[in-house]
Amino acid sequence: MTEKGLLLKVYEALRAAFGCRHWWPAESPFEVMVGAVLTQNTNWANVERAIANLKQADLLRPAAMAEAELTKLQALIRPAGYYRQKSVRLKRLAGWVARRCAPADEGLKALRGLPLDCLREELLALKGIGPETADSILLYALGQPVFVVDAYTVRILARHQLVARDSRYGEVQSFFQDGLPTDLELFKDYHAQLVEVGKRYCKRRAPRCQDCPLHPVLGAPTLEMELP
DNA sequence: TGCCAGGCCGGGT
DNA sequence: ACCCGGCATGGC
Repeated sequence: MTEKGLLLKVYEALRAAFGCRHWWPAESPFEVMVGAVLTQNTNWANVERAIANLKQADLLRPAAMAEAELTKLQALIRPAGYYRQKSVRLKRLAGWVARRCAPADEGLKALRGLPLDCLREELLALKGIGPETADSILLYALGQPVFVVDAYTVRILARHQLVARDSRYGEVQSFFQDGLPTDLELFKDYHAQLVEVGKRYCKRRAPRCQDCPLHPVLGAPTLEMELP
């Protein structure tokens, strides 16, 4: 068990280096949800094109997306890749939201009121929504305090030997949730900071992460811990 | 030019 | 219960 303050010290170092990340970049909670699906194993720049297309077509609303023609949806989100799978996933998610929220409920208040466990279970029951996508939606769209774990998170922690390389999602999530105060804004920005570290210093093949702001806190990774 | 990106599912061991 | 191939586009 890591001592209580380490994860906070890590956060302070990242925050000092990068500033507040202001995540998730979106104009509405539903746009966050859509982005969460579109960004599955996909570069965010490609996701932005797809979202712009959806916005242009006025399909960035739950009911409209749920009823949209599948082939039309596919054409619009094509730049985000995996477009055949993602079109189906988006329609399922949009249908779920549309069933729960009135069209005028743009803040998705009807969903925000429900308990976390219930929401997470229902999201995970939708095919195409796994743990990371569900938690991104819970945290950034619905304001629930869950810690989001992604590939960068595991890679960064594994390279510093804070978790095993083959850890399960829940283990890494507990590592953060047990080592931090339960704080919505902290969870939001912490994950965003980790993604920033990942993009800059912790790519899959990157043999080393020089100048990474984590090193003063955690020490530099050694050669043994490099590759995935 | 291949490798990579803010995963997830289904089939085979 | 794990392991692996498939899914697809665009940037460097």
